[in-house]
Amino acid sequence: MPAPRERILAEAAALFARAGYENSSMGDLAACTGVSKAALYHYFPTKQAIYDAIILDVLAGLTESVGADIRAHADPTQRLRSFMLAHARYFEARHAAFVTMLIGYSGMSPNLRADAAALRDGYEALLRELIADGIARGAFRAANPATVGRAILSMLNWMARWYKPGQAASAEAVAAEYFDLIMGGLQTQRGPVTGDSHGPG
Amino acid sequence: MPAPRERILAEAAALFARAGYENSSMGDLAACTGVSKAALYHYFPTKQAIYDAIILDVLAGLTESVGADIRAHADPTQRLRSFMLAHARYFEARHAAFVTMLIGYSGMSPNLRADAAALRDGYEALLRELIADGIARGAFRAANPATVGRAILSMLNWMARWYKPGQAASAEAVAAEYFDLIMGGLQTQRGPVTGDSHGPG
DNA sequence: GTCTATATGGTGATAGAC
DNA sequence: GTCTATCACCATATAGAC
Repeated sequence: MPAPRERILAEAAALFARAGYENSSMGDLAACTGVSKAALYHYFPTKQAIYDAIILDVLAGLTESVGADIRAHADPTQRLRSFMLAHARYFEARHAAFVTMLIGYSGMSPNLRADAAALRDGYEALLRELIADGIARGAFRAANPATVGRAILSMLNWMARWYKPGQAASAEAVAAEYFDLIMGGLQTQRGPVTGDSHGPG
Repeated sequence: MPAPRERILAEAAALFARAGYENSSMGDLAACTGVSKAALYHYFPTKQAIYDAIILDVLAGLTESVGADIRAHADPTQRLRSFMLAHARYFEARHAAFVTMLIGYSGMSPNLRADAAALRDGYEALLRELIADGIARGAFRAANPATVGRAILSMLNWMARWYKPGQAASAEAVAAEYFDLIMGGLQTQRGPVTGDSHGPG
């Protein structure tokens, strides 16, 4: 283990994901990594800095990883499917860091909050543009790209609350189910379903 | 204000929602409610007990409120729409408690965790049965009720992360958009879209 | 019932030897 | 670079007067 800094980050992500940021003390982290508490402060100035590093890294990796995947497709439907499946794969691969980002949240350092927000916004914009493009090209029916994008990210992100790695169905398989649902819809007949028609009675 | 206990719970929910459970001290809560720190301990034995009371109350209220709403409809489509809109209305009405439950999570007392889990499971079962019934009666197309239910609750619950009360679109309006999306789907043509067809090129 | 004052323990962070 | 030992602080919770 030649890179203590990386090991600390990995152990911290696992610890934060398990117990939450506030319930994880530097003493706990020292015990997990097998070094002394003071040694942690040699690599990171504060506990908050460890958290910040985890979040920024996982956010940047997500954008890069998913972005590379969707660029491999031209068809909007395949691009959306790639987005959702790549997101789920990345979530499962970096589960602890992902959970730390979405659940064990405590707030980032004020001076880094803007960086994280920019990464998040860029990622969501990527999805919205994909959807808007699909609508413009006739692959998707008319809809509000912001709403659709939020709905999709909601389903994917909420997995952090219930999905445990190593489950029977992989995260990618769950995302594929969600994709089928979002594309096909629930209704059996076409036509508006919003209406307040109180049935044929 | 004749009911200090209720006031404490309301202020605590607002505080926890704003700052998170761990970052809210009993001193902060005392300042918010205008009573002394020791007075809080007269009404609740521990800080954890305050949190527990908020969560159990909002969960029970959700099940009751949404349950009453869907019983007013017989048509599966209308029942599903009622479920989603009632959930969103309840979320907006009890915003602070809802956010505390879904975001500022710290874990409940071990002896009450089972109670909360039972309430959650019962609520999710309500939705799954509604969906399964709709499929059986031909109102919804064949799908996995567990997956569909999770997708719907994901969209609704994730609103706690981004929706701020008093926004232009009400929570109920957002839920109505989600309903339209989940019912109608995104695709413009019917047929399987899962396939790995790489387009006409 | 509500206050002032305090006990007690654990936290993030530091000092300084090796 | 890594350790042992320790600081200063603030949290929850309690005691006991009024």
